[in-house]
Amino acid sequence: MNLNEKQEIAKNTIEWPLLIIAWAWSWKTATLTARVEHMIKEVWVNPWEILCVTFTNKAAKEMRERIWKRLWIHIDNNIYRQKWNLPLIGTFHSIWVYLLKDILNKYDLSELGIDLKKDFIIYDEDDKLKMMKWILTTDLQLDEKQFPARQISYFISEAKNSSLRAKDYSKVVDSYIKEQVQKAYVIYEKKMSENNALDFDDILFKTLQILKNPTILDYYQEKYKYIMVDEYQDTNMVQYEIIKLLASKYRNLAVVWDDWQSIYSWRWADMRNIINFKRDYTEAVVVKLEQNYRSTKCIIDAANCVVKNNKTALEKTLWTDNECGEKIVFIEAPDDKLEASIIAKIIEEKMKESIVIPAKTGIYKNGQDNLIDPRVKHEDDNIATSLELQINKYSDNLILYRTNWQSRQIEEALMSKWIPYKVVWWLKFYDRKEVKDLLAYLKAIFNPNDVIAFKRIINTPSRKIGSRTLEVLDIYKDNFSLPYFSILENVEEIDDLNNGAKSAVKSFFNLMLNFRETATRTEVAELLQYIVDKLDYKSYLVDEFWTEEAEGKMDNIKELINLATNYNWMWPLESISQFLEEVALVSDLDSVENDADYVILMTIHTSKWLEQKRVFVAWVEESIFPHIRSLENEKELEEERRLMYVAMTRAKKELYISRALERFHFGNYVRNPASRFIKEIPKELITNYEFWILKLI
DNA sequence: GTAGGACGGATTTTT
DNA sequence: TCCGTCCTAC
Repeated sequence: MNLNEKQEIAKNTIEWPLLIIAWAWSWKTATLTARVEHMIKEVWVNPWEILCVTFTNKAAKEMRERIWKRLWIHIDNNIYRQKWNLPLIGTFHSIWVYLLKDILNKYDLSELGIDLKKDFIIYDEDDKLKMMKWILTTDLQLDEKQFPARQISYFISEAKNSSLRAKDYSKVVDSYIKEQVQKAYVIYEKKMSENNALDFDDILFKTLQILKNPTILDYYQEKYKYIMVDEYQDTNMVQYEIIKLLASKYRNLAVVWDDWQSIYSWRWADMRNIINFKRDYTEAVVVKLEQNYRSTKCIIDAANCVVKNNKTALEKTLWTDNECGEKIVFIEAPDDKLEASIIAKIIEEKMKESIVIPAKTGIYKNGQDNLIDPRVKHEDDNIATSLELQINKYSDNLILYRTNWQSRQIEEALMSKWIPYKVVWWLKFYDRKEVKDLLAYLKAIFNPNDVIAFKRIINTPSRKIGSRTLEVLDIYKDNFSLPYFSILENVEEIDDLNNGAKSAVKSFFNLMLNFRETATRTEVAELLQYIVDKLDYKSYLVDEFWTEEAEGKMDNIKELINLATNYNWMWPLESISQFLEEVALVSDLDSVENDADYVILMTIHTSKWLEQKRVFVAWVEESIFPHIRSLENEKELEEERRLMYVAMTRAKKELYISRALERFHFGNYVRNPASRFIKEIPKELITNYEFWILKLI
């Protein structure tokens, strides 16, 4: 790949702070990759002193693959299988978990007053909510409707992301609800530490606390002398502080900034971090990458026009050398069903075309893989020099929407036309009941303190242990402050339980004992299989669900076990711990065959790292997109607008934007006006969908 | 004390 | 529409 002049500057600025201001598809990842290659091959930087932080696992994986390829290394993607002498590349969360484990092997943190023990486990959003609910109802005895767990944990998350610990929270208490938040926070902190668990916020927050220790900080400053952060506009305060500490000694920090693509303020991403960066590194070299190598001129112009309605955007222009391309097609369907059908219809029609296009010399294009899916290897962008036969593929099509549940209607339309599709739903796999059940078994086996996991499985499959028994166990747990597992062991001595309950709990305890014993000599994949067999989990599923559904669930379990075989080479207990960590932090599943050809459906947020020849943005209506909860707030509205910008710039050649005049929504017919974002696209760049085609449907 | 059915309410985005 | 909670029957 040939870098342009500005990309060259970025590549060659090594021993100096660097700010890369990038726009959609300006090859920022390629530039970063080239920079790493340059550092290692020409500047002779030690590869293991390089730290690359990305925002998602997909991005990390892609970057790893690109860099490994440049360095002629063949290696898989597991962070623990990265050799010690290679750059460390990962998300904020995966890197800090890796480093926290490293730290816990070297230091005793209790001496530093930090409450974190070895073999901690990670609580996902769901575990966290369960914990919060439990605290609110039993410890604080609050009315759930008045104090929803979700809202309270949101306040706590906010506190953690502004470096506020529970004991300091009283400073910001200014209302009755925050008083309750404070109480909940204190108990939450205590319970999490008893369970030896970290939630996503804790991973970052604890890291920051630990790095404030000069000895530990110095060790990691020396270890990672060259730091790069992609998607810097999406970092929050705690992440900023961590990076600041690590980079403060050698000041070799490179960040990539793209404020037009900042769509994560709800995760406390703080755009002020760019001001902080400029203040901390006044000497920084600033490089602007403004040329877009992907989309047609028409699409880029339209996207520019939309985002320029944001008052807070800096004055800047994305431009391209690419051809003008076709106008954006606006579909205004009579109703929601037709909207979905038209999209399906267009895809069907496009599949019938097979065209020969002369690829222009000098135009960059993707090689044979113009699949957007990062699971498929991207060839670096080759220069096409000859005529080429272009065959339409289902995978040329990407359908985007604002929220996950919107996929259903489109799925139905695609199904009725026998169009293969795949919904990319990040959390879906690990959110499934059967997967969560089995993971909870693993967690409970691995960590006898994990109350949340125990509560999930103690009566799954049903063992006649109900809410009353659980309540009694809770009381005993609080009174004796023993691990949950020990309470179960001593259940005989609990007078408040009748004999039936006692023996039910006892047999559950014996089962878990058996699992724990098995776990010491069996790798995680085999252990999972053993658990499934021993529980007769299959019959349980068949009893609970329709046969078809149960079979689907068994397939998911197979997939889970299959995934676990990746850890067969480790020691049994280690394999459990690593596996649990991966499933907590990696939310999508690499189970898709590379040569599969299907239409891809996903939310706009998920699509941020993708591109596609033909993109459909559906449901572009006021109060859906922009989302109803952002209409009142100028700042949030601007974020929605940036989201529209992201959606539009996913398209390389063809962009369709659709809406319905009337749709069936929550049991009612609703009529939303067309989204303001559509009106912000200049008329000359847009054309209406021709409805006579409807007759063909 | 537990399991299963009826009813009511709430719906962003992800590590 | 789906999910979770409450209530009643066993």
